[in-house]
Amino acid sequence: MRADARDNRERILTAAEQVFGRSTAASTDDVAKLAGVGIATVFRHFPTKVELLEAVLTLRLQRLRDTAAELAGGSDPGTAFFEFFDQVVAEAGSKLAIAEALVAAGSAPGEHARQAGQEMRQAFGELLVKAQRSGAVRADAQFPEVYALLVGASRGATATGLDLEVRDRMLAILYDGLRQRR
Amino acid sequence: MRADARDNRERILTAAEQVFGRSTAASTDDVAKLAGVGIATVFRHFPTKVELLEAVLTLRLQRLRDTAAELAGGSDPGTAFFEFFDQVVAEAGSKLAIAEALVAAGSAPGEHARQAGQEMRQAFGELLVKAQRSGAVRADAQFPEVYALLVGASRGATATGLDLEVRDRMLAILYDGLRQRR
DNA sequence: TCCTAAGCGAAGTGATGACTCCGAATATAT
DNA sequence: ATATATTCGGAGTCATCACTTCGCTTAGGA
Repeated sequence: MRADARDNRERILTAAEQVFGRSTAASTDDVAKLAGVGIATVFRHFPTKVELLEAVLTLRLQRLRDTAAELAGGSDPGTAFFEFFDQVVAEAGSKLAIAEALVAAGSAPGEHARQAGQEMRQAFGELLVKAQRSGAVRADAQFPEVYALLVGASRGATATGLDLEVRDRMLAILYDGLRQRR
Repeated sequence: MRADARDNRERILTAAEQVFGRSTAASTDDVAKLAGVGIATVFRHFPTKVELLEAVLTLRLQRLRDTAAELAGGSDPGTAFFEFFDQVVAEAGSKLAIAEALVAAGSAPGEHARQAGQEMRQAFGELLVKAQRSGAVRADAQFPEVYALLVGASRGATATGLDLEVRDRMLAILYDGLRQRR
C-alpha cells in the first residue's frame, strides 16, 4: 500500500470515530469532509458504511481490552476491577458511542468486531475473577450479570446529563451491591 | 372531529407504538400499512414524523406514571418501589423503545412529552421517598442517581439477551446496593 | 528525471423516505 | 334522500444518502 493511501486510511478512521461518536446515523460525506478526502476515498478503503462502522467499533473494543489487560497486570485486583469499571463508565458518559459499542460487543456483526468484543469480555472476565478471589467482589456474582451492569452503568451515566457527582453517587450505590456480602 | 377520523387516529397511534417499538428508524409508510390507512392520513393527524414519535413517547411515559401512582397507593412502600423498578426493567427488556423513552424523559422534545416525562419522574420520586422513609431504601440515595440506575438497569436488561435469570441476578446485585446500609 | 500503476476527487446514479396534492369517497346535519 | 364539508388514499415531489464511474494526479522505482 502506498504511503499516502495508508495516511488517508488513518485519517478516515480518526474522522469516522469522531463523527460516529456523535451519531452513527451521520453520513459518509461528513466523515470524508472531516478527514479532508473525497467520498470515493472513504469507499475505497471501506467498501460499505457498515464496514467502516465495524472498523471503528473494533478499534474501540480493542482499546477497552488493552485497558483491562493493563489493569490486570497492576496492583490490587479489587482496585483494578473497579478502576476498569470507572474508566469505561467515564468514557461512555462523554461518548455515547462507547456505550453502544458495549451493547454491540455481545452480538457484533462482522468477524473482526466479534473477535475484539470477545477478547474485551474475556479480559474483563479475568478482572472479575481475580477481584472475586481477592474478596473485593462478592463471589456469587457471575459474569453475565456483571457485564450487564457495566453496560447499564455506562448508559445510566449518559442519562445523568454528564453530572459527575451524580455519576459517582450512582456508581457508589452499584459498587456497594457488587462488594462482598459480609 | 368526525368519528372515522378519531378511529383512524387511534389505529395510527397503536400501529406506531408497535412499529417504533422495534426501531424508531422505521418509516412512516410502515406505520400507515400496519394501521391500514394511507400515508396522507398519518400525516394529517401527525404533521411530522417527530410529532408522531412524540405522541408515542408521551403515551408510554403516561403509562409509566400511572403505574407508579397505582403502586404508591398500595401496601408496603419498599415493595412498591422495587415492584416499579422490576416492572420498568421487565418491559424495557422486551421493548428497547421503553428504555429509550426513559432516556428521553430527561430532555424530551415537545411540550406534551416533556410534561409527561416530568410527571413520571415526579411519581417515581414519590415512590423513592416513601421507600426511604420506611427504611427499605438507603436514606443517602438522592433522586438523580436512583433514576440513572433505573435507566441503566433498563438498558442493561436489553443487553442480557433477554435471559431472565441473568436479569434477575443483575437486579439482585443492584437492589443490594440500594437497600439500607445497616 | 521519467514512467506508470496506484490512488484520488468530483460529478453522477438509483433507492429510500419524509411530506404534498388533488380527485374520490363518506359521515352527518337537514 | 341530499348536500356539503370533512376525510381519505395513492400518486407524486424533493432532498438525502450509500455507492459508482472515470478522467486526473502523484508516489516512488528505474
